[in-house]
Amino acid sequence: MTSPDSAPAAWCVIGRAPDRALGGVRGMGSMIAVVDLDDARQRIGRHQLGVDELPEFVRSREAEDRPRWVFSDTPNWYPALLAAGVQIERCYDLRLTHAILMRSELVTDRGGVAAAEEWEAGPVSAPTAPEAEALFEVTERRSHIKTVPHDIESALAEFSRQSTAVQTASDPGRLRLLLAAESAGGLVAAEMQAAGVPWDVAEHDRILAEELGPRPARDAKPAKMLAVAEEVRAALDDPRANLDSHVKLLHSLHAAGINVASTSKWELEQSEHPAIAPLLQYKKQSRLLTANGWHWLDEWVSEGRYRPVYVPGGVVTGRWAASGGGALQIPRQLRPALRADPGWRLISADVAQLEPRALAAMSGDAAMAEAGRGRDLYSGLVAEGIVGTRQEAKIAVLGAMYGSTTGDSGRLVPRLRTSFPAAMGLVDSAAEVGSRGGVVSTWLGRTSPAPGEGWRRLQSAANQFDATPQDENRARRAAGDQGRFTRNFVVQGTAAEWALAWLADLRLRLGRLPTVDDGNPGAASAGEAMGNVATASGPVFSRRAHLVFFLHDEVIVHAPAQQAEAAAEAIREAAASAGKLLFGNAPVDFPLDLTISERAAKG
DNA sequence: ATTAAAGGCGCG
DNA sequence: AAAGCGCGCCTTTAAT
Repeated sequence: MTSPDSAPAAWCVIGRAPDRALGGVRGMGSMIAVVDLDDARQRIGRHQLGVDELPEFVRSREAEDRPRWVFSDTPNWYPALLAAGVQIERCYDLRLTHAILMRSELVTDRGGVAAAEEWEAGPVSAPTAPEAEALFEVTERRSHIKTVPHDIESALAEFSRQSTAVQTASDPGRLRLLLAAESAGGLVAAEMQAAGVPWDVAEHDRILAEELGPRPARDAKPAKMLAVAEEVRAALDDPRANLDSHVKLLHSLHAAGINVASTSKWELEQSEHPAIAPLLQYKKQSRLLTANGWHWLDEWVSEGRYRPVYVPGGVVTGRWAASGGGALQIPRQLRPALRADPGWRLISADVAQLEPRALAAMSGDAAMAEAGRGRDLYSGLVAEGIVGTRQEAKIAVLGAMYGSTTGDSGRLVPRLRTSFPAAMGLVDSAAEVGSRGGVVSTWLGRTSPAPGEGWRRLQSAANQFDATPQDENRARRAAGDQGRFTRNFVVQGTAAEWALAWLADLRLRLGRLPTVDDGNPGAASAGEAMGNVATASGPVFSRRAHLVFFLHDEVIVHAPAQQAEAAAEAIREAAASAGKLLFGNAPVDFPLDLTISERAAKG
């Protein structure tokens, strides 16, 4: 059962053991195989154990040699370990890494990886909605979604294919960094879901009551919404106006002489009619009720914890997505409901202007780096005399990264081209490549998807001798769209890489903080390694600072009060180290806005 | 009756 | 109704 003690294992591949006795019955093999590999990916040991023995096995290996655990798919393996009180330090997530390697421009020979189609699949994520029906629905739907194989032989084969692809890549170091960061993101997502965001249900309910009135019975509309709706109907002089149907509402608006082409907020704001103000309020109320009302609270918050489902790598650019609970769209209005446990603090930190800083760093644009050094980058542009106001700076910079050509933005962007030729050159050429149908890559080598068949047909149709002006228009628009996509891809994707590096490093730093004693918050026991901390009987996250929230350029850490300063320092150090790791000594800094408080009251 | 698309708005 | 990127979620309406 134990490995021959030659070199310590660098990698431990985990998978289901082939189960001869049950011969494929429902695929429910209860044995797990763990294969130890050395640095050269040679097998140096094999272990076979029961599923229930896995946590203890992992715990002891974390104490012993801390290998990189190779998983088919982190959500398939890690939640059970966490539930058993075991954290790991590093992993390699074959599903996430496969998705990168099969597209990366850095990979010169991707044949083997690309052929392994069974590794192109969605994550298995444990649904967390406590409601039975919802749970059933989700499971039903998920059962049709392809998942990656979880058996040991498939994992070993895929790991071997991927290792070859990386070794032969044009810049293996960069790619390895990306794969490690991506995998660490998988761990963070699983841990954050397990820990949950401390959520003050009473405060949330208070906010709802303040905006909407007290919780109504069943699915009735809350009192304040009904009142506001009546105001709108009165102002429109249309007692039967339906505010919930944009088609009917648009009709009512026209009948009242309000000339709008749609019922969107943006357009309504242009109008001065007395019905507009209450209508906008009604829309805001309606949004709050349907998206984050009492129903949401019942479904996603339990025992004082909000547990959204994160999907690392869910966006092609490398950003995370979410697949339940709306983690990426918690309205600022509800931020006060994020509240630390008694005796704990929330440390919120976000990077100011992450994307333009990532652009400055990757393009080596010294002037742009200088504009942002130690200060708000937008104010820096004003100080350098490039634009007149901070607002103009923001419009110009966003316009440059998104590819706007008209309006204020289109007017301001050219000034950046003069001041920041390197940065603008980078995004302009990314756009050029994309508009011709090419692919582009982030700093670490994540590559954009090539445009689809439909896009290519459009372009070739426009090049036919009998092409109509419509053909040409459509093709030109599609080319422009693709160009703006690739323009933004390199920036958004590189920023996502910085954020992943930040998260990964922060996670390790927090894991090295001492645990505090539950019963006696003053006492801290020093120096325990991650994975040795929790007992099977105790929650993993109850005794030490840990990540609870991540949103593109922002983290929230939940920490015992006496550890809050140390956690804040870890966040700052992790940011500095992420910058160094990705960009070396490029003169770009990534300043944080950081606050320690009991509530995450922002915005 | 079920599914897909569209409109709208929240987040970065 | 966005101009100008990337998402998820909810509701209504259109399509099958």
